[in-house]
Amino acid sequence: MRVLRKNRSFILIPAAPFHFDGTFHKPSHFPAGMDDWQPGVYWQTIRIRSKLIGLRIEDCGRRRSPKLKVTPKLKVTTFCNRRLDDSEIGRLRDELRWRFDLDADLRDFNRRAARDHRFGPVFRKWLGMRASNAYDLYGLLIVGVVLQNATVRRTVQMMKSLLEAFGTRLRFDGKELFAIWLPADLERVSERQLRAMRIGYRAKSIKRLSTDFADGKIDEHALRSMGKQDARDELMKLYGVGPETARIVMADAFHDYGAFDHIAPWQQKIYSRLFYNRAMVPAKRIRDDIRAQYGEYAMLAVGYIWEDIFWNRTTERIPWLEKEIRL
DNA sequence: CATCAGGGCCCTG
DNA sequence: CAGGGCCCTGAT
Repeated sequence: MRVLRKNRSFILIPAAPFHFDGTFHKPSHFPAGMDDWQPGVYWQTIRIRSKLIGLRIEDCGRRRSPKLKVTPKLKVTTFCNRRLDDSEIGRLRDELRWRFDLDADLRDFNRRAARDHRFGPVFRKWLGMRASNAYDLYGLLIVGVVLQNATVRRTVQMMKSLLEAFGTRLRFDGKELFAIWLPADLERVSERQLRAMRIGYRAKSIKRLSTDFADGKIDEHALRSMGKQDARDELMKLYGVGPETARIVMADAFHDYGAFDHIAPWQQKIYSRLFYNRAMVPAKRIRDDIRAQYGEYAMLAVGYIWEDIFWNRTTERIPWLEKEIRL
């Protein structure tokens, strides 16, 4: 375990409007052990070049009265025992701006959302929320793989055993969080060893993804600047990455607001209840209706509604939802 | 106890 | 393009 001392800090200004808690905390996501949150404060680990860094991100743009418009403002404090130079801080700024979509221009979406008859209140409540992802592409793909064909409990177990075996425990700012391993770190680990961590057939995907990343076959930055369809096609070529994992990456990491294509069966049940108040509606119909309603913002809009119901679930009992989530 | 279906994906035919 | 198999776990 490594204890990290406080290092440099800086300010980030997201594009307004910005919703801090909705952007940094997604109640629908499983706790992976690499980040933590409380209202107005968020912690995570990150790697910049070869340096492991702990981050605390604070909301400094809270409005004191609803009438008062305040510029959104984030204070980022780094924790790292080595010197962080200006170029590394610059890289860190760029990464955070990208991963949390801080420069998002949501004006068009917000105009449409404000006119929404049914979910207008939900969109208002979360005004300024981003679809975001704290990890690098490799990390998110690993998360995607452990999500496959597994319940939340099992996913958490798999991620935990992988992080305990290969990750690095960082202690900073009173938190203890894991940083994910490097793809090359798994070179010395056999598929057999991975299987011993009860991740099953996913071992093969993790091995192959790690090798591909370690060999530089995937350029995350190139993918980010590619057209959305091309990026999705590239992702789908990776072993172990199918329509659902690609959708997660496109929506959360690459901020493809329209990417409402694949609907997993358990999501279908929840959408059926949410949008039609029925047990089961054909996936094609859901997809067509949502696309007709929200167009190029279909995935973003669904993301708002999705997180809202999971958010409500933390304070209120939603029996039909509990049944579908299956912890 | 046994059987089976998952918060997918790959591979085969 | 449909469907079987895959690791494991919890439900029945």
